Amino acid sequence: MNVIPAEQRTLRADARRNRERILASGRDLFARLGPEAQMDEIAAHAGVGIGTVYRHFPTKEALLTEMVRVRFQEFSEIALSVDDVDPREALETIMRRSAEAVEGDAGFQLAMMGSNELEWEGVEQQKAALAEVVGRVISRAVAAGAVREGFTFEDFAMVMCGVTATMYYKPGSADWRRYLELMLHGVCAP
Amino acid sequence: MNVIPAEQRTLRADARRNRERILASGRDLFARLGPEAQMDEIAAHAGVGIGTVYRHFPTKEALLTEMVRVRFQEFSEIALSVDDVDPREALETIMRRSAEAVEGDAGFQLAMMGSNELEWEGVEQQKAALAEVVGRVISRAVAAGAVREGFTFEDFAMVMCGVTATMYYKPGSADWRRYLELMLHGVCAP
DNA sequence: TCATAACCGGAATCTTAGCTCCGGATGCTG
DNA sequence: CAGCATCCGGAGCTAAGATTCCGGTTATGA
Repeated sequence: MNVIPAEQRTLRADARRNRERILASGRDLFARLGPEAQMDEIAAHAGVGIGTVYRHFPTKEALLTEMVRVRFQEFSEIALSVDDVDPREALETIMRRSAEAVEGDAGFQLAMMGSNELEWEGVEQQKAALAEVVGRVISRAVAAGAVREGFTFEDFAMVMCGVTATMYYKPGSADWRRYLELMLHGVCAP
Repeated sequence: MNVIPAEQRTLRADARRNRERILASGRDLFARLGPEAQMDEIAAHAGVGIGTVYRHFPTKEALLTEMVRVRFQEFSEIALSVDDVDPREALETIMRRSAEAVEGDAGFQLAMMGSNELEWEGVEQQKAALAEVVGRVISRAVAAGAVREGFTFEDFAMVMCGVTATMYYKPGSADWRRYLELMLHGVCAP
């Protein structure tokens, strides 16, 4: 009985195909419904049986985690891509583009807000990496006097949490943009 | 078979007592755990049987709704109490005191964020009343040039949503205060 | 004090969703 | 193309939590 759905051992062609389909289906439904998305639906939408889903991902949480991890990576990449431009602008870009990246992905929105509804274990690492990169940008911005004294990564997280909450609880609306502007105005130095 | 737990028909003494207990217990547990709070617990904590809970409130939602409604009322009262002071200060007070009123009440926090997780039907009315009162204060503030041009009740709601989200997802932390300051700074006119 | 309508408690029921299991199908290797 | 390890499907198991049901209890008014 082999339980390891690991990447290392070469999967049989059909298995690999199914794995991809499940991931895609999961991404889609999870984004649309958040954690409410049910395993049956994900399986059906992927065109496979439930058993197949569970062979590739031992629990629902594992599936969600896998997808959230990828998202966080995108996040870090955004932050990295502006690591060397004008700090004020960099911060703005990070916030704006991050928000856009999250738009329409209810599942990730919850993860973003730090929802303890799920364990998300394994995502912590990604988060730390993000904190690292963004933290650097923030320090630079503060040092340059571009944002309020004492602004921290924690604050950044709260702001994004607020923006995300707005998206999550008002799906389809673009109101979060106005909100973000408000925040950016609040963040910048007097 | 009489199903109506109405206020009009005089309840038997013990019935009224139980109803109060259930409400109190619900308030407590709902505040602590949010909608996760289970009917068994609420019954037990109130010292009555589950059946009794269901006799007074036909569904869990009905119980939650009842309590959320009361909370919203408090909210409106806060807003009313500052309806005539300096608009800038009034708005600040509303935000600050509202936030404080919500602190520690996870259930209401969700309702506040506009969570569609529950139907909250019957609360809409309270919400409208709140919008009315707060809207007036906002108009005055805008007219007086105390806050940014174009600031609306919608924006106010988003800000509170953000503050609330911070509380909800970081229970016990007082970080939301710093966040609120940030917001107030962002809201005020340049 | 009695009769009785109004209540009460909580075991049992119903429902939903995650997860397991195993007979059968299928890609790979020689 | 045979043999087999790997993989697949989806009925059914299980847990959790909301809600119902009904035999027993209690307040109330005469």
